[in-house]
Amino acid sequence: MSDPAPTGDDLVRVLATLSSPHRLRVIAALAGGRNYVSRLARELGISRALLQVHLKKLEAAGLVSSQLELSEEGKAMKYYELRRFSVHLTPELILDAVRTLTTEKGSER
Amino acid sequence: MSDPAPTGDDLVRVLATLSSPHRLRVIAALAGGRNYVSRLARELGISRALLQVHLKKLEAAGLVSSQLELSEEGKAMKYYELRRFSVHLTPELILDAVRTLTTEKGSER
DNA sequence: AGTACATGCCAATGAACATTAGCAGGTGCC
DNA sequence: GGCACCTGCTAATGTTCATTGGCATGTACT
Repeated sequence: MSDPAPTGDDLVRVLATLSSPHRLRVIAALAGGRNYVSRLARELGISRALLQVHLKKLEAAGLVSSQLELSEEGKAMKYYELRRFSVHLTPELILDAVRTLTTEKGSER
Repeated sequence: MSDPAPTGDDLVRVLATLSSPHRLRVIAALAGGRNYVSRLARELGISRALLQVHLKKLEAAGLVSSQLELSEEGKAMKYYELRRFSVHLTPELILDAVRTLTTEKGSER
């Protein structure tokens, strides 16, 4: 049922990751096909450093995947690709997720 | 289609609100029926002040509703109730949401 | 050598957040 | 009056987060 959010902690991570306008735009941009960092940054009009941070979080949440490729000219290109996901957010899902929540004080926020 | 998240900004708010273990627990607790603040705080084992903050956010996101009632003894009781919601989180939804995003610098995070 | 493009990382800033403790108000009951 | 409930607010704390700018790496082309 829940693709990228099996455990409660994972659900929290996915939701936290998606609750950012920047990251939503990144996903929207990647929906049109894979792309590499520098170009994506130019298209989105944000700095490369900033984009990298967001991409890392998206990848950590399992929403995108990356592959480092060597272009024909030998340049290192890091391509990011959208990963298909589907989460049906309802009270029932949450009821389930809460059971597998790590009650660590650290990850409250 | 999207119940509590028509615009992109609303989607962001809902997701941000749900990306908190505390708030997920609150929702889970309210799934069992309406409850008032002090009692809910006791059941969840958190302070009343903290719970109030989270309840306000949940209400701002449209995920719960509240009604102030006078008990028979005249005590003021604030009851919170879970609001039914359903968001199907997919790349397509995000693609749509991004179009109605307010690009304000302030609400980035 | 200099320019243009790609990657990665880190230190510093400011802003936003989570949480606590304390204060105020109100009612009813012993 | 004093205790036990209920509500609401705020100031202060520590802790994360977002964002920028800079620096270092590499390749290829002129």
